[in-house]
Amino acid sequence: MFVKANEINLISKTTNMKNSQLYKGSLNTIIMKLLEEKGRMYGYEITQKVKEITQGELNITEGALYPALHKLEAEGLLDVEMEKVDNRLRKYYKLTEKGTTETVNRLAELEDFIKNMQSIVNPKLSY
Amino acid sequence: MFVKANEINLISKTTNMKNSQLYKGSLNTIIMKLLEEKGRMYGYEITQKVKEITQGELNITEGALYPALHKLEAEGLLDVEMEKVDNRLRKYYKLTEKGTTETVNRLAELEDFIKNMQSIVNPKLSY
DNA sequence: TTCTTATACATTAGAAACTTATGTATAAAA
DNA sequence: TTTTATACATAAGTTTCTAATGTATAAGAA
Repeated sequence: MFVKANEINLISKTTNMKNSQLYKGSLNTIIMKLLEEKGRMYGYEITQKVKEITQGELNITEGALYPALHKLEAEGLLDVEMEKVDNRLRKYYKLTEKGTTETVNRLAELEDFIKNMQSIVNPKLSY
Repeated sequence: MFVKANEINLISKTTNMKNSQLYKGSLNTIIMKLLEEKGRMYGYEITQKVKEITQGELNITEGALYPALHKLEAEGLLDVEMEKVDNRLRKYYKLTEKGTTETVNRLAELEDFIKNMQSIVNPKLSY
């Protein structure tokens, strides 16, 4: 899609994966969790779902999403089915068995990560 | 130095194949939060403190830590003082005024990040 | 009707944060 | 006396992202 010169900055400020570096490394976990919940989703749908859940705060860029999906597929964690809807191509992704198992691990890791970060940020409470 | 089986580096568990990329991007926030709390710390002390807080789960590597400290200093967020203790060099870092302000922002971002991740992982509860 | 936005996929150059390995040096413990 | 702990550092290579670009169709606004 083309974007005119003076719109680029405005758009990219609200379009990228939120300022902070914190989201780095969390994309795969997000994708896998959403697929676990929904059964199957296509790429664009994932970006919209994440935007909705985070009330527009987290916007997954296509340059991050599609390579991530391809990689998860290559690792055998996702299966893909192509479908044509309204004369437009969709690639529906779903977790493989291996992917489902791995999702459990990743979610456990996410919980650990959050606990650890909270321990650092809020040393008074011990999690 | 060797890293034992169960420890996470700033990214991955060495032997365990478990791939927790989640810590990627959180190092600066960790450093700044600890400095805010402690007043001043030196690099090695930071690694030990994080290890202690996370009960050995998060092990910051030197190759990640020192460049991060140098960069924060270059950005004017940290000040450094050299001291010789027991005939060994220590570089004590502390937050500048700018760094203190920035720490507030980064901690707010971390909170947002955690909230968003929890919204994705646990869609039933709305945070 | 024509221009723009939305939907839907994709790739690539470059930035940034890491890992892994290596290096120097001193002090304490086994 | 050999290893581990303390304390700094850099550098090559990997991964994950951003920003930009590309193709194509459908819907909505001007």
